[in-house]
Amino acid sequence: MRLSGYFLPTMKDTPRDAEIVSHRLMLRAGMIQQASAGIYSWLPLGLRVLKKIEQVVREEQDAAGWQEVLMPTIQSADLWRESGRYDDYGKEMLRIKDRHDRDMLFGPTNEEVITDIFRTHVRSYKALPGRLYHIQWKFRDEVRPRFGVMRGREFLMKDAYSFDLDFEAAKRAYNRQFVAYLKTFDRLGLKAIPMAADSGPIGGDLSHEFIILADTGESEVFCHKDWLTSEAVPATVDYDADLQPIVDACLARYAATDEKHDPATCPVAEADLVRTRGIEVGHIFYFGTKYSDPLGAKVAGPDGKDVTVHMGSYGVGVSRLVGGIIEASHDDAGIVWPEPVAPFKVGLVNLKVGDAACDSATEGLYGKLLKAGIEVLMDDRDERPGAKLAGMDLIGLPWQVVVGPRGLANGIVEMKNRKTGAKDEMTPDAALNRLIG
RNA sequence: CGGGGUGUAGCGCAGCCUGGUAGCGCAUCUGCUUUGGGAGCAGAGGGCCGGCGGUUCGAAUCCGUCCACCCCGACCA
Repeated sequence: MRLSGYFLPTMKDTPRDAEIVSHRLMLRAGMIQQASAGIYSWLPLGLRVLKKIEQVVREEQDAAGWQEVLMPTIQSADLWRESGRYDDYGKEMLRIKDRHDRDMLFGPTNEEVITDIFRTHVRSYKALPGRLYHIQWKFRDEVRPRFGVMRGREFLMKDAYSFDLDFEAAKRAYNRQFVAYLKTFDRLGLKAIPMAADSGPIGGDLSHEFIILADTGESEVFCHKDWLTSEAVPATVDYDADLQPIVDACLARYAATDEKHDPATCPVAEADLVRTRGIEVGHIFYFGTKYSDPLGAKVAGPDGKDVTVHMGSYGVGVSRLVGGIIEASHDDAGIVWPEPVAPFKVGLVNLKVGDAACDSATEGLYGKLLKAGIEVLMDDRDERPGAKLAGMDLIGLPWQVVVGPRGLANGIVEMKNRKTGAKDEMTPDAALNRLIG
């Protein structure tokens, strides 16, 4: 992509309303624009990141054995009356009337709709397990939206659902998602720690929040220091095998949110305990027959008798992750994208547009990178070198290749690693090999 | 939903107390000079001063009312 023709409205100044760092950087880097409180437009750069995250989440859901569907944003109130939640949900639910004066709502979640799909089509235990997910925009009319996309009213969420004959089978589904989440967040370049969560009125211990660590996180968390250094994610997973050992090994290492942490009973010695802050990016839970019961989602069991199915739901805040990743990965100059979610892999900077040597060297690299399938953003604008370099740091692409007249006179370009700041001088071909190889 | 705050050019702000017809920096456009970390000089364009109503000869400024947005808290992916 040529920056000269790319819609990237970056800002040197920070908009007044943005307080936290990810929000500031997303605005400054031209990723989003606020439309109203807690509602944002996604501009090209931001949308690229959102799509990358979405795709990683999708691939890992597919790998874990789920199938993608797409449910509507606008739902009928009738289903919610059936589950009993229409009156319970409160003002967070955006209620709408259509032209016939029928009660509709902008879905804050999809248990009712998915259960309706399931109950309509699945009648036999032989069709189990049911494993469906979708990635769709939700709306929750938060009293107080804040933190940019991390706590917007409109947000993109992956929510998966499982339907099983009994608790044991439901737990296997739960474990699949648990492991899929470990892999998903690992691929996104994040350290996400599963922590026991409040399972609400259902009870039981099958509810975990996945929390990424960031100094600016919304809540206080405690964990064993081993979490900071070691990897808990297996390279390859056989989802049809027994996943309980993986889950158990993960949960054996202490981690708890502020609410759950009790210094009196904490099994970790003070010296080994890390106290930090975190951002919730995923939440999985088993809720038994909470929705299948009122909605009548039953299947015939092997003995011919109807069984109400056991359900679980598994959410990932896709749009929230964009902000969360920035909170966890930035510096004073701007964003530092983990490579798997970076909007482009390489920022190619022509420091002196109009200089024949610079132009031809930059264009040559650009063409070869494109041909090799590398995502590259080339700054071909006639701007000051300082503005270009600062802009590149701001948008945080993992690699910068800087082509300037000074280096070019000696046959070299500069390659900078955004994360480490390390700069290496090398020939254009060597840079190419490093990026393609 | 309680408490606090802010709405003036694309962005950041001053002006408001003490009414007299709108200003600064950045950005944008033109020209020249510059060119390795957000350049310099000269010039230009861009505003129903959040909306409505009132007071006044005259309102960005005073009064009333509505709206929007932000921050702290309680609540949540």
